[in-house]
Amino acid sequence: MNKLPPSFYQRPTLTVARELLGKFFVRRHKGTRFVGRIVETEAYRGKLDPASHTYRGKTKRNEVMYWGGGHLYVYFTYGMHFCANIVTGKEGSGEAVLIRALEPLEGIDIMAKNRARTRPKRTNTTSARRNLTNGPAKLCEALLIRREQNGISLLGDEIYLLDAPPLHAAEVARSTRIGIKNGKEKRWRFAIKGNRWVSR
DNA sequence: CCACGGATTGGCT
DNA sequence: GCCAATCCGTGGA
Repeated sequence: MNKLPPSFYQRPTLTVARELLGKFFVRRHKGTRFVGRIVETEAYRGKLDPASHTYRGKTKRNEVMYWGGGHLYVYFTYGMHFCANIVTGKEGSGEAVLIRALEPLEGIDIMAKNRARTRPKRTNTTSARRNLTNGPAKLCEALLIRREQNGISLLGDEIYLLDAPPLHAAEVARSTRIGIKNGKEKRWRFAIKGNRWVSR
């Protein structure tokens, strides 16, 4: 399997959000390789999207969203959580896709350790795996994604995505986004239908 | 099962 | 000063 190329990311954000489903998210940290299959995403579309961090233009916080497709945008919220986004589109467009949930595949025991608050006694059961990466801040905690990873290139070796066969249209569920105040009506959330690791 | 509220920092109005 | 692209524990049905 190959790393996704810049041409994958540098396309319209809704297209990328939908096509990211099923791809493999890889995070390497000190000899551990974490792998998860992307099962839920949300598109944030810049100045035409009142829910987007870039709706009101460039700031120090959101500048990575303007760097163009193929970067990682990590933001801090609620005073304690990090969330990870895949920057999309051309340089200057200010768009990104939030990774909302992963199906954990590799590095599961360490993910469980990183998610110390839950502390499941067993990590090799599906029920124990379930709360590791089924939310945007949970997956960042499990995969050790924080401020330092903001702005890194997805063409490098620290965090990257591996290609996978495209899903059939019938396997994809489309709905409104979660947890936002503005732009609620826009159906810019994508998930793999019936997948157990989707946040809800 | 569902609804609700507290946690806790930093960005921006 | 207000409040957020969230999570978790609690309490009741």
